[in-house]
Amino acid sequence: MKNRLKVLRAERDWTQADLAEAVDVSRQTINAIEKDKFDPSLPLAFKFARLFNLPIEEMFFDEDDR
Amino acid sequence: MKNRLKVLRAERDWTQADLAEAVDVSRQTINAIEKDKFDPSLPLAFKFARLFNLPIEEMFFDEDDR
DNA sequence: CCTATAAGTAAAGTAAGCTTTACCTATAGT
DNA sequence: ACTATAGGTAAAGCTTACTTTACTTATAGG
Repeated sequence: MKNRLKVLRAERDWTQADLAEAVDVSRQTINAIEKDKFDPSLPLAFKFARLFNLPIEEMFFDEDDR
Repeated sequence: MKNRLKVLRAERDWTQADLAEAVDVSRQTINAIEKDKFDPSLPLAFKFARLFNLPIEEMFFDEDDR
C-alpha cells in the first residue's frame, strides 16, 4: 500500500508531528505509514481523508489494483 | 464504523461464506465486520471496494463524520 | 561550532484484526 | 422428525497497528 501523505503534508508545509497531532496518533505512526512500514487502520484512513478532504482511494493505493 | 456489506451481499444473493471466499478471509471475519465487532483493515476495505466496484466511503461510514 | 527542529529508526509493550476449531440457533425442504 | 444450509458466537493463538521512550542523523541559523 502506497500513499501520498508526504506530498499532501508538503503542500501544507506540515511536519510529521503536525499531521500526527491532527489525526491523533504518534509521530512515529505517521513516519511508519509514510515509509510503508505498515498500513493505517480504516478509521485512521478516514481521518486522513477528512483532514485532506480527499477520497481514501486518492491518498492510498492498493498495489493489487494495477 | 458502520457498513453496507449485508445489503450488498443481499443484492447479489451471496452468503457470508461466499463473500469471505471472494475477499479471502474467514467467514467469521465477515460476520464480525457485519456485526460491527471490528473494522476491516484498509487492505481488506480495498478488496471489498474492488469487488463491489464502489468507493470505500460508500460502503463504510465513519461515525465521527456526522 | 553550537543549537534547534525535522525526520528516521529500534525495542518493548498493548490493542486490534484475523484464523482455526467448534458449537449453537434458526429456517426451509423432505 | 430429520437433514442441510446460513448465520451467530466464543476461545486461543498469531499478526499487524499503534504507543512510549529513547537514541541517531540531517539540515539550517545563530
